[in-house]
Amino acid sequence: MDKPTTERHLRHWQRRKQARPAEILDAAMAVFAEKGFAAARMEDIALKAGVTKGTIYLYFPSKEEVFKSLAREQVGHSLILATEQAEKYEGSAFDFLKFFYARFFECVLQSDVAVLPKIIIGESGNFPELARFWREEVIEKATDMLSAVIAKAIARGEIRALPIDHIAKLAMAPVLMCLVWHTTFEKTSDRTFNYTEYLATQCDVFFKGLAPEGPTL
Amino acid sequence: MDKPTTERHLRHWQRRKQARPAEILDAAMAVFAEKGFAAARMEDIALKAGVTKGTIYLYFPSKEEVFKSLAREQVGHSLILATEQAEKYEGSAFDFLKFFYARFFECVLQSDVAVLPKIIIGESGNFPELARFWREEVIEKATDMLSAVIAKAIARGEIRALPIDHIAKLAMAPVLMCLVWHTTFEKTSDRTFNYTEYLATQCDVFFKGLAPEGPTL
Amino acid sequence: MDKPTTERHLRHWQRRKQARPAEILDAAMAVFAEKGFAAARMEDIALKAGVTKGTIYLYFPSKEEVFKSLAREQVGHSLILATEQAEKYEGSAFDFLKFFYARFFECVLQSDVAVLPKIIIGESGNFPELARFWREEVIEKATDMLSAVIAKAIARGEIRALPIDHIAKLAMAPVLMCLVWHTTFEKTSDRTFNYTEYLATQCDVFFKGLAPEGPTL
Amino acid sequence: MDKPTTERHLRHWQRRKQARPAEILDAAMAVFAEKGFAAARMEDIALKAGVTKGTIYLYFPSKEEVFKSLAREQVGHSLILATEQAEKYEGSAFDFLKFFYARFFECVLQSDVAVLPKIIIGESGNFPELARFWREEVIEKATDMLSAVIAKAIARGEIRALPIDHIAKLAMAPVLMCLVWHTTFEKTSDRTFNYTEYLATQCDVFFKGLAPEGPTL
DNA sequence: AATGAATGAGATTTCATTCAT
DNA sequence: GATGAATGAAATCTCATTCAT
Repeated sequence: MDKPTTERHLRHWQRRKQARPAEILDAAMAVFAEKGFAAARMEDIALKAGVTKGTIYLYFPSKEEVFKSLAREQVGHSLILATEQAEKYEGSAFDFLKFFYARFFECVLQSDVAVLPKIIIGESGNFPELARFWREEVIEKATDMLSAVIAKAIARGEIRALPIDHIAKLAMAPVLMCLVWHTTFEKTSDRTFNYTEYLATQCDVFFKGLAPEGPTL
Repeated sequence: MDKPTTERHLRHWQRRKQARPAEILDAAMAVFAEKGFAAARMEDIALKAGVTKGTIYLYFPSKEEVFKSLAREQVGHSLILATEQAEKYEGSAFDFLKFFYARFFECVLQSDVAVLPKIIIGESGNFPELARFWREEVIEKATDMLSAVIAKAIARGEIRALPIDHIAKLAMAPVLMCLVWHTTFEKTSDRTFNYTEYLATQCDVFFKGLAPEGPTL
Repeated sequence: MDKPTTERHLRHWQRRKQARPAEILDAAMAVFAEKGFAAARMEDIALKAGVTKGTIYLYFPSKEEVFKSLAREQVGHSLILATEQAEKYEGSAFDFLKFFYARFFECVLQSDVAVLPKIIIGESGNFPELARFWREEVIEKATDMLSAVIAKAIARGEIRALPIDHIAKLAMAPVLMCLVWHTTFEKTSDRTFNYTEYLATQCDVFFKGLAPEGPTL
Repeated sequence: MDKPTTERHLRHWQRRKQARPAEILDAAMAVFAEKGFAAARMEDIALKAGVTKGTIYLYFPSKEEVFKSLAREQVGHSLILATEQAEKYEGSAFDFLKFFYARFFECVLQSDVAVLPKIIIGESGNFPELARFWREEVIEKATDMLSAVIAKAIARGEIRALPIDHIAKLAMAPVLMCLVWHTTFEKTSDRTFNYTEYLATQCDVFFKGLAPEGPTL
C-alpha cells in the first residue's frame, strides 16, 4: 500500500502473469463466500475469474490448494502488518483496542475476507492442517499481539492482573461474534446489528471491567 | 392393531422402529461433526447407525432433512427448557450468568451438540433457511432470555443502563469463542484452553464492567 | 356371466382366498394404467389393493409375473367368449362388425382393460414373450374370428374377394385408433373424439368399400 | 474467435462438438427403441454413442430431455415438410393418399422413427406434456393436412360428405396399425405382414367406400 | 396368511480433473 | 498460455425383494 517502489518497477508482462492467480483467488474468495468450500464449483470460480476451468489448473494443482492459497495469502495483508504496528505501540491499551476494533471493522467486516474464518470453521474437520495454520498464523498472532499490549498495560497498572491469555481472548470474542453474525445470520435477519456501536459498548464495559480500582474513564 | 400397546408387548422390530430415527440421528451427528454436511456420506451415517443406506430413507426423505431434524430436535432439549427457568428466575443477573455459563459448559461443550452451530456457520450459504431457523429458535431465544434478566437487573440498579441487546450479545460472545475453539481449533492445539476458568474471568470482568458505580463485588 | 352354477357353489373361504389375487390384479391394472410398467411401484399396487407389499409376493413371484397374469387373465373374459359366439354366427358380416365394434366400445374402451395393449406396446422390447402371447392369444384370435366371418361373407358374395387377412386388419385398425387415442391422447385433448360415431362412419365407409358392385345399402 | 469459421477450418474437437448431440440422439433412439424409456440406461446410450455417461450431460440436462429432443427434432424432418407439399397439392385425394401411404412406408416404417410413437404410447402416463406435444405437433398436423385435402375432394364431389375428421382418422388408422405391428409384434411373428399391399388394399376399399355414387375407378 | 422393516443393487446426476488442440 | 470437451469416480436416492415376527 505504501510500498510503491518495488511494485512500480515490475514490467508489464510480469504484472499480467502475476495478475492471473490473483484474479482467480479473488473469484474463488467470492464463490467460497457464497457456497462454502464443498459446494463451490471450479466452473463457477473460472467463470467469475473470466477464464476456463482448465486455466485454474495451470496455477493451482487442485481446488484444495486454491483454498489454502486464499487462506494463507489473505492473512498477511490484514494482520501481519498490524502486528508490527502493535509491537511499537506505546499508547494506552484502551486506545489500542479501539483502534484494533476499528481496523477489524474496516478490513474484515467490509470485505470478503470475513468468509475465510467462516469456511475454516465449517471445514475444519476436512482440513485440519488449515485449521492449524489459521490458528497458528492468525489467531495466535493476534492473541500474542494483544497479549503484548495487555502485559504492558498490566505492568503499567492500567489494567488488573488477570490471566493475560483470557483477557486477550475476551477482547477477541466480540470480534468473533461480529464475524459470525455478519457471515451467517445477517442476511436472514431483519433486526439490524450495528457492529460499530456494539464494539463501542464492548470497549466501555470491557475496560471498566479491567480497571484496577474504580472506573478508569 | 387392537393388541395391547404397552411397551413390553411391542414386538422386536417395533421397538427397533421407534429407536431407529434416534439411532440414525446420533450417527448423523457424529458424522456431520467429523466431516461437515457436504462431505458426510449417507453410507457413513448408515454404517455408524448399524443399518444400510436404504434404511435411512425409510425415516428421512433426504440428507438435508436428516440435518434439519438434528438441528431442530437437539435444540429444544438444551435450550427451550433453560428459557423457562430463566423466566421465573429472581436472583441477581450475576448469579444467573454464572449458572448460564456452567450449563453451557456441561450441556454443549461436553456433548456433540456443539458441532451444530459449527455446521450452520459453515453451510449457511447453502442452507439459508437453516441459518434463519437457528437464529430465530436458538440465538434470539437465548438473547431474549438474557435480555429479560438484564432488563430486570437494570431496573434494580444492579447494572448500568446500556443497550440491552449489546449486553446480551456481549455475554454470549465468550460462549461463541469457546464453541468455535472447541470444535475448530482444540484438536490441533497443544496449549490447552480452560473453558471454565475463561468463563470465570469473563464473569469477573463483565460484571465489574457493567456495575453502575464502583465494583459490585 | 351367464354361468352361475359353478361360481355359486364355491364355499365362502374359497372365494375369500381366491379374491386376494383378483384384488391385487385389479389394483395392479389401475396402477399400470396410470404409470406404465416400469414406473409402477409395488407399494402403490399394494396400497391400492389394501394389503402390504409383502402380501403380493405370497401370490406372485415378481412384478413381472403380476403383469403377465393381468395380460393373460383379462383377455379370456372379453375375447375368447366372443370368439365362440362368432363361430356360430350366421347373420351378415355387416351386422357382425357393428356388433363387434359395439362390444369393443363397451368392454374395452369403458374399462381399464384398454391399458393392457398400451403397456404391451410400450414394453414389448422388455417383454417379448408377452408381445408374442398377446399377438397369439388376442390379435390372432380376433383376426381369425373376423376372418371366418369375412370368408363366409365372401363366399356368400356379400363382400368382394380381397385378401382376407387385410380385410380383417383393416376392420381392426379403427379399433386400434380408438384404443390409442383413448389411452394416450384423450386426457390432454380438448377436441372430443366420439368413438361411437367414428366407428359408425367406419362401418358405413368400410362396407360400401367392400361391396361387390354398387353400394349394398 | 476471429478466425475463419468455415467448415474446413474447424478444429477437430469443434467438429466433434457439433456432431455430438446428433450422435447421442441417434444412440438414444436405438436404445429407447429397444428398451423403452424407463428401462433405457444412460450408460447404454453413452456406450452406443461412443462416449461416457458424463458426456451426455454436457449436451442434455437429463434423460427426459434427451427423449424430448428426440421427439421434437425427429418430427419436423418427416412431417412438417410433407404438410407444405400437401397444401399446394391439386390432384385427386385418391392419389394423395397413395402418395401419403408410400411416404409413410419409406420414411417411418423403414427407419427408427417408428419407435417414437411407440414410446409415447407406452409412457404417456409419465410424460403427459410429451403426449400433448406429439398430438399437437404430429397427429393434429397430419390430421389437418389430410382434412384439407379431403375437404377439397368433398367440394369437388370426389368423395361423399361425411364428417371430415372421421375420414381423416379412418385414413390414418391403417397407418397406426402398421406402426404398432412393426414395432411391437413383427419380431415375434412368423406370418409376414406386407405393409405395402395392406395399404394398397386400404386405398382400394377406402376410396370405393368414400365414392359418392357408384365406384369411382 | 400377513406384515413391514430392512436390504442392496442399480439408476441418475455431478464435478474435479485431464489433455489434445 | 489457454481452452473446453471428455472422463469417471463418487454421491444421492429408489424400489423390488426378503424374512423375522
